[in-house]
Amino acid sequence: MTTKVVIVDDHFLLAQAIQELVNSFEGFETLYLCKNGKELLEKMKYPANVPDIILMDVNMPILNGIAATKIINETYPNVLVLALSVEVDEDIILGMLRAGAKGYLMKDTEKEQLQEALEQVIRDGYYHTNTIAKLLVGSLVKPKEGVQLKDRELEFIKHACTEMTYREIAEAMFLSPKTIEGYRDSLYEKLNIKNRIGLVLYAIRQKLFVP
Amino acid sequence: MTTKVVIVDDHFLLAQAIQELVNSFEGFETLYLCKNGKELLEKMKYPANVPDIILMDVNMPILNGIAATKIINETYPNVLVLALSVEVDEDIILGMLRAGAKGYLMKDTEKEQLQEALEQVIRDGYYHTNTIAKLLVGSLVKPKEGVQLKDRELEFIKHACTEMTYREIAEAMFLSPKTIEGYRDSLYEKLNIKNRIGLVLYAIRQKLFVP
DNA sequence: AGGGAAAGGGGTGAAAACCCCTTTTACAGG
DNA sequence: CCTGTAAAAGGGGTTTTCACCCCTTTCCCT
Repeated sequence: MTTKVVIVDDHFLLAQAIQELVNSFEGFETLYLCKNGKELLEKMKYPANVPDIILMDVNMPILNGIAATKIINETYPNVLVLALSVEVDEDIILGMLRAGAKGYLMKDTEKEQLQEALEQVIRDGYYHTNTIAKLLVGSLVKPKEGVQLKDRELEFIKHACTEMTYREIAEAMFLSPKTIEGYRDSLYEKLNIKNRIGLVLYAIRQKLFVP
Repeated sequence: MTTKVVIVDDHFLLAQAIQELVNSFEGFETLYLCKNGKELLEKMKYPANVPDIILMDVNMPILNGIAATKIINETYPNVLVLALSVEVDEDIILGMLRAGAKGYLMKDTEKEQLQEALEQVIRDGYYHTNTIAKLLVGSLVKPKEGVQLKDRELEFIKHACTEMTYREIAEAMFLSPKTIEGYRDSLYEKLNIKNRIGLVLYAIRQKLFVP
C-alpha cells in the first residue's frame, strides 16, 4: 500500500515540484496540494483526503505552519507532519516541533534526503537532521529566559519603536508620562538594557515590532 | 532544437524540483544545476556548458544573483537570465532587472506560468508579470530619493544602532563628541527624522544595519 | 589663486531621558 | 475588614540629547 502525501505550500511552483519528486519515490503518492493551512483543513474534513504525511511549509498566509500543525496534531493524531522551510530561525523551528511536527527539513535538502525523511518518518515516527538535533539540545541548555511581558508593556514597546516622545506615547496610551517612565524603567531592568535604543533592538529581535 | 536551461539555486530540493518541471516541458531540457553564482561561472567556462536560459535564484551564498547576473550579462550577452525568488523587496527586484535579468518570477508561480515565461523569453527576449511591470512604473515615478551618505556618516549610523551614548560613539570613532553631534544633526535634517529612534529605523529599513 | 564643499570642533539653553524613591489607588484573598 | 501586592502616578535631581548658533582646517576644482 502506498503512503499518501499532501504538500502544503503557498509557493506553488515549489509545491508542484516537490509533488513530482514525491511521486517519483517508490511507495509514495501525492494526494493533492494546498496553498495554506485553512485550505488543508477544509480538504481534510473528508476522510478520503486525510493523508499519511503532510509536508508543511512554515511561512504561509491565512493559517501558517505552526498553527496548522497544532490543529492537525490535535484533530488527526495519526497524521505525520514534516515541516519544510527556508526559515532557520530557532524560535520558528522550535515552534513547529512543539506544535507536533515530526521533523524539519530545510528547502535546500537533497532529493535523496527527502526520500529518506519520508521513509524514516513512516518507519520511526520522526526524522531529524543533525542540524536540528543540535538545535534541540541547545534549546534545552538555554531554557529561553522567560521574561514575562504584560499587555500594557508590549503596547508601550511598540510605541517606543517610533519617533514618538514618551509624552506622546503617554497621551496615545491614555496614561501619565510618569507611568510610561515607570514601564520604561522596569523594562530596562527586566531586559537588561540601558536605553531606548536597546529597547528597540530587543523589540525587533523578538519580532514584537517589524521595521 | 531544444532550449538548454540551467538552474542556479542553493535550495537544492527546489532546484531539483524545478529541473523536473523544466524537463517535462516540450522543447526544454536542463543541462545541470548550480548552488551559487561562482559554481555557475566555473561551469560556463566550457562552451558546451553555456545554456540558452539561466533560472537564477537571488539569495545565494558566495556569489548572489545580482552579482552573478551582472557578470553573465557582460560575458555572455546571448544568455537569457530569468530571476526566480521569494524576495518581494523592491530594491532587490530592481537590482536584478538592472543587472540584466530578462524577467522576475516569484517562487509561487504556477507550473504553466513557468512554461509561459520560458517560451516568451525565448520568443520576445523578456517576460514580465503584471506585478513586476507595476513595480517598474512605480520606480520611475519615485526616483529613489538619492540621499547620499558619506562613509563617516554610515559608520556613525551603525554605532547609533547600539546602546552606546554619543560620547562612547565619539570615542570609538576617534572623534570629538561635538563632531558626532554634528553628524547626527545633519542626518536628522537630511533624513527628515526627529530623534535617534528614527535614525535606527532608517538604518534598518535601508539595510545599513541588521538587527 | 580663490571659492566652496567637507570634515572637525565648540557653546548654550531647553527639552527629553534617565534614575531612584514615594504615594495613591485598586482590588483580590485570608 | 484588613492586608498585601501591583498598577498608576508623581517628585526631584542628574545626565543626555536636541537644536540652534558659531569657528577653523583641509582639500578639491575651476
